[in-house]
Amino acid sequence: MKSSRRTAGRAAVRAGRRRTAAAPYHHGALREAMLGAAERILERDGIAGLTLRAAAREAGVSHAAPKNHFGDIRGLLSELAAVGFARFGAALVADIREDAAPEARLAAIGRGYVAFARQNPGLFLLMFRSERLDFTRPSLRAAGEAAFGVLARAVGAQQPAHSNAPLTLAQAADITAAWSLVHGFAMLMLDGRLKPLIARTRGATDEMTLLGAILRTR
Amino acid sequence: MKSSRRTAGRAAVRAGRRRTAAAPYHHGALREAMLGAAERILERDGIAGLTLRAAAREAGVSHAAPKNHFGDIRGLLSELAAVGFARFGAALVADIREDAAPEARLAAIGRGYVAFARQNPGLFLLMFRSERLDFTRPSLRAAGEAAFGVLARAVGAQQPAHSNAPLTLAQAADITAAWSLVHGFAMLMLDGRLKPLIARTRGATDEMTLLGAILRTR
DNA sequence: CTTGCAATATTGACGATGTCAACATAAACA
DNA sequence: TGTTTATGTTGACATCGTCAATATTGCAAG
Repeated sequence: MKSSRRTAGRAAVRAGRRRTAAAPYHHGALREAMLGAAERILERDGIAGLTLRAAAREAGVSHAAPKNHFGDIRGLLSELAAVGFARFGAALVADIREDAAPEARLAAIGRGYVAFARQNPGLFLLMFRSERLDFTRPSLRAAGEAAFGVLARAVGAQQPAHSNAPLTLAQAADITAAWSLVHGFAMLMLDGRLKPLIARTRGATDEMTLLGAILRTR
Repeated sequence: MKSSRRTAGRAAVRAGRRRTAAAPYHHGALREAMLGAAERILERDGIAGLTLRAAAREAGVSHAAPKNHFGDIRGLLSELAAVGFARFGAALVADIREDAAPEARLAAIGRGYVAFARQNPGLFLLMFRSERLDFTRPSLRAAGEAAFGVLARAVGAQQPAHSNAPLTLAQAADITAAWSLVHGFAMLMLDGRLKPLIARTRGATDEMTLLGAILRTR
């Protein structure tokens, strides 16, 4: 009963590959399968449903199989967050027009920031919930820094690409202010804290129009 | 062994009340004791350590005792968050000078917002982590709305106290922008995301100076 | 082609958690 | 004084993360 359901998922995943036989002992690409399964669970059941065992079930392997690839659960979540940061960095610059003025480019990045949070709520929350992540992992560290670099470069447009040069207080304040504004908006939005406010506002039916009004006046 | 340690905590809590005898069957003020125990755990061990059973242990009662007062764990966390919102609302206006200009008052509230997050990191994160809270609880709903009212009134100083009157888009944008800025800053700070940036900034040794620079230029 | 090793996956166990049901105690009240 | 009701306890269950022991297989050296 129980085991038949377990292997059923596995068989479905591997169907049509070589033979319809029972799932092979070795998965072959379990790392990628686990990341896919984890993300599927994250968007379907939320962060609370994303457990190590649930992800293993979704991938069709035993509950201890992930240990070889990720160590513990922080490893799995961290690798998934790294995937998220990579996609996030790309999403930030997705809607930028090359010929736009610096302020318009910054506003476009802000919209990209919030739009990503809106379209990938589970992934976004995971990426900014450090207590379950391990930022000493090179992959996560690198992906996070790359995404931050995109934002920092858009604020101080004159900055060289990968400079570690010290910043003035005013520069740091500009970067942090822009980041805090969009990050706070995204967080409040995902927590549902903006809904009551929007309901009382004439002319704002959803969060993105409210964000547009904010970015326009700044 | 195990039970002796359990009752030890209970006896310590109740020592010097009537007699040093073993803990009485009925606690007498378990609701408040649980909230205190939960907050102690939250600041000592972080959100991960705050479990229903751990809080019951800390309060010196059996693991199922909290059910009578809070239902499930979301009940306990929600009541604790309500306590947090009440204190939060008070902290927001703590450093305000009555004779200050509106912009200075708003900046003071911003500093109070971040200072509260800094001094009560566990409580703050709990308050803004909706997935484990139940906002249909009247106490939590009321406490959260009251704290929001403090902020909203500081932004649009001309607003009456408890008005449900509709807002213009510009008003909503102002409120949301101010809220998002300080909330995002607090979240990034608590997640440790600002540390690398501060380390590269000349003249900013901690988060509050960076916040000051942000609020001054806006 | 064989053989042995290292990587990968499974099984079973452990302690901890949230929740429930059954039961025990004592406070409140008629 | 006696009964009802609120409050705690005990024990059980399923699920979780982690570990140790074992099984299977890919792969490279002989």
